[in-house]
Amino acid sequence: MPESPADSPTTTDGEAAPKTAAARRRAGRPPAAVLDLGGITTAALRLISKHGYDGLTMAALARSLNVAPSALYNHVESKRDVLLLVEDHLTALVDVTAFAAEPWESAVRKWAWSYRDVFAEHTPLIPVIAVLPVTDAPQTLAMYETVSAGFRAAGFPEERIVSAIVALESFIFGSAFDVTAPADIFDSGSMAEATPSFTGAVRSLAAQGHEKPADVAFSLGLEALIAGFGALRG
Amino acid sequence: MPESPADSPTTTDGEAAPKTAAARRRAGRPPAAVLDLGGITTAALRLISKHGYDGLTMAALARSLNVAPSALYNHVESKRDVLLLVEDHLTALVDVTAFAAEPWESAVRKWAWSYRDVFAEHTPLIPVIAVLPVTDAPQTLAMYETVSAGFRAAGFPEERIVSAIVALESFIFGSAFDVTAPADIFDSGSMAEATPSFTGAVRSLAAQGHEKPADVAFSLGLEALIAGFGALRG
DNA sequence: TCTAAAAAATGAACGCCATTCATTTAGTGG
DNA sequence: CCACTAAATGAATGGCGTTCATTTTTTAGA
Repeated sequence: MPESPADSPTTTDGEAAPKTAAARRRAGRPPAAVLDLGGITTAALRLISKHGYDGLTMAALARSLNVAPSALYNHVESKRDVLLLVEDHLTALVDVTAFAAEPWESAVRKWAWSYRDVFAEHTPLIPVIAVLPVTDAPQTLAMYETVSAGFRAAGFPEERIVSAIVALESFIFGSAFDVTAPADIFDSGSMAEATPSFTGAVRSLAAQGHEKPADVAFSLGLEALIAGFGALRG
Repeated sequence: MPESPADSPTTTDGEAAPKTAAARRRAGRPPAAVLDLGGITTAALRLISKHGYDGLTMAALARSLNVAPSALYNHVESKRDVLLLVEDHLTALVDVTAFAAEPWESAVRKWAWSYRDVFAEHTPLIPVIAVLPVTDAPQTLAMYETVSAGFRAAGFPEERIVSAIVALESFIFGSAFDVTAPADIFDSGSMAEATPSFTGAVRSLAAQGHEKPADVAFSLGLEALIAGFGALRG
């Protein structure tokens, strides 16, 4: 599993075996493989897409791999490790290709929408990502490298690049939660008369709207951030 | 959950119902009271501040109230209800006073900083809030009313008020997670040579900085949003 | 080819969790 | 004083992540 470099890809992205130090403690002897990190990752993703994050339990994950729950702990230190594997896989799905080919504004725009769309379906991961050192998430680090290189090439002052990316990311993560909110989340119900200003604003938005409210808000905020940050470029 | 939504003292003030003495909500009915929503809320908050959200279990909450765990379920339908009580209490701590006395820009600025600071200590609530209909959170609704009235008074076009608030809130929630991140979160470790652009940007920020990185990013993003949204005002 | 060692898998625990339920306790209006 | 009812109880339930002693499987090296 983590040992052999010629390990079979197994994961859909075929990306380098994530290695993740967990089981790599000793330079030891010979591994035998029925279960590996790639297989665990794809099984976890299948479980999540079929039964949601509530359906992702160590027992269910083991069952889907025809294995006893305790067997997972030979490859992973905790359930959090499984979430990290999933997170790393998902980050690789975020589209950063525009930074190589398009002007800064549209590159940021495409990246941000893609990033939000990927994690809107995986909001339970967001609290995990937020506290995750980049060292433990190679794909995330790779994304940061591409994005920061794009900012640099666009004339961004170096000492503000990280802050701008962090601000955008914060907005993206917060907006990902919005996507999952129920449609009637702003229905003030019996309190409507007590909140005339807000109720009117909600009605006015609904009257306008064919677009999804979460998309309108995301667009509005994103364009403001792009415009504001764009002014910093040298 | 007990009965009327418009019931007694409970939250907002956060003050504490004398749980020992006469705590009666309605005249006429026959309850005997040892436990009430206000007491549960303050006990939950005390538990959280002392042992974090991991320490907030129904058993621990009951113990801190000298009561059996099952007794809580006479007042609350689930643990989620407890989190909602806490959330409602916290939202009342967000400072919206500036909307009554200051120009729009500085009012938004003060509100946003206050909002972020309150929930930075309570990030486990954010996934709950995001899906919470405002009907179930009177204090949150009250905050929205004050803020949207402030936007309206500042000449904001009505149909964009909700979207602007949602965008700001998304940024605020995302930024609240950042505050809790470890200081070395961006240390690329052994991958440093592979990520020159990002590593350089991180170093450059660190060289600059005495301020906390999360605060710098929050300020940068917030000012961009305020500037961008300010331009929408009539 | 044989052997020895270790990784991988097993199955039975453990402790903790939120929640349920039949029952008892204690106040109050009639 | 009784009947009614909300509140509190204590025992039980099922699920969770995780641990551990044990057995199976695999293969590196003698």
